[in-house]
Amino acid sequence: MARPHSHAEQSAGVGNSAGERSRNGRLTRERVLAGALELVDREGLSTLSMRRLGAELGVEAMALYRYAAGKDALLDGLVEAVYLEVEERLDLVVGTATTPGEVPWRTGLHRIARANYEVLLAHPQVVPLLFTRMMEVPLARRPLAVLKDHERVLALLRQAGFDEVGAAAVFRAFTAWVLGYISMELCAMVDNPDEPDPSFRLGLHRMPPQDLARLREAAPALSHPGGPQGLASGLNGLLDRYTRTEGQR
Amino acid sequence: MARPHSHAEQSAGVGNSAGERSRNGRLTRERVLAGALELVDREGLSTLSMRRLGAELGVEAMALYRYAAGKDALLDGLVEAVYLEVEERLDLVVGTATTPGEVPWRTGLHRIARANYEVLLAHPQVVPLLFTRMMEVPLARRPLAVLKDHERVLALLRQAGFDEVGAAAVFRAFTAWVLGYISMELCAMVDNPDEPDPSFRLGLHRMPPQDLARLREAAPALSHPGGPQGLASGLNGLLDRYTRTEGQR
DNA sequence: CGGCATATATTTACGGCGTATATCTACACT
DNA sequence: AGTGTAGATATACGCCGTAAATATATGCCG
Repeated sequence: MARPHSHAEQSAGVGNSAGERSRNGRLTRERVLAGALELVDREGLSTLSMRRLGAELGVEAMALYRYAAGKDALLDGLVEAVYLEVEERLDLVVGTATTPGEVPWRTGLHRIARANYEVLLAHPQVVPLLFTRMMEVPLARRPLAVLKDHERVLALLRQAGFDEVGAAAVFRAFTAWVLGYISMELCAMVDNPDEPDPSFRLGLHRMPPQDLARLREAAPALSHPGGPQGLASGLNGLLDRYTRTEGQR
Repeated sequence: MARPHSHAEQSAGVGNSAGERSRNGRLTRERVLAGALELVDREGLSTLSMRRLGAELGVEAMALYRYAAGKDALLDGLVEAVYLEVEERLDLVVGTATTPGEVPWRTGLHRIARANYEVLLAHPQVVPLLFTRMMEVPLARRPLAVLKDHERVLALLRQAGFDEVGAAAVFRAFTAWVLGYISMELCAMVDNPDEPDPSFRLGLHRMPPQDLARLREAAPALSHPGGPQGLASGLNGLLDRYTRTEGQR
């Protein structure tokens, strides 16, 4: 166990916000990504800069370039970190019980959707990144954890009997729904959180006068999240459509 | 017509890409937003900067601040410009035939979804912005054109008999689906466009070896868009679910 | 132990960014 | 003709991403 020439990063106490590195020894890709994720969760995507993250880790900005080729790669790393959490959570539920055969395919899809939901709601600031990077980075260059997430979905669909084309169609619908739904859950509704009166809290007095009657009255209801059952419900609706006759009308 | 005191700095030739302003006289919010949208469509969101847009319009960067309070406001303006196109396209279809009573509500929703689809596919670079700004800007502070889009959807739902809460639920599902579906349509698949062989064009050789068998085989099918009928089909699936018993199971 | 190759981190520098502030310019109105 | 004002510019500041050169620490071999 005790390695001889241990430069063994025994993390000991640490705890201060800037300059944790000198304490713990060397930098690591994991440490960089974890630091980035923590910073983004705490202070928002826009505060993530190479310099700032460096400071957070007790390091100069340029030191980060050994662990991420550039800022874009760092962002992809963030996405990867989040999807690794998804994977972790899936394993946690019941072994790898999303793998085909162990469980009905729709149940598997629901579990994956739910894992995505929970993890992404825990990292709301990262969600816009998914869309940005999804449009910028071709499928084959996406982080491995993302591809594995896709693979799980497709495996379930093939096991359910869909052919390549059918599976691709359901996959697109599944992903669109899950990401879209999560985005809606995270969409900003409250204007002034401290205001007791609901209308003022939502800032409805700012909305241009007429023409928006329906929106005004629906706003309070809109500000309540749909929760996991909303996710599951819509998913069922979508899956029903692809299941019944396999064709659309 | 001929205005007496024309300070119309006619700088002769003009017509070049930078410096169109002097030709047309003063700057305008519309001109600023149109220029921004054109720049973003042509060269991507990341090339939009105050300085660059200024140059595009033949103006110093700071001149833009009279028409947009800052860069964030400029981005919101972009979103607004796009939703104005949506509105325009809706009016074009049949008067304002998405207004309740003139048409069955589901048809109205399909028309709205379709208009969003067509306009956003025409401005793919703007789509990530929708998510970014949606999470940053509270409902009541969003551009008017966006709110009007929401209003149209809600009006149809209320006309269909949904109460506030039910309408809100369907609204969320509708919006999640439409935006999610559009995002999936725009998601980057091709790695090397010039490659004739499909696998290489998709860059599948870059994907980590095993564990991704299903994804590999589905990739070609995934790279084909679902088209408007995929949008409509999923929307029907979702709406069915909220229509049948009004409750979810 | 000393010396060196290599991996890791820092320093310095450059051009571009958003924007606060002060200034200039040219019209509109008296 | 003089002047107030809206529209556009000039200048400046601090932050950004990152290329390149430099310094420092580490592991290996004699």
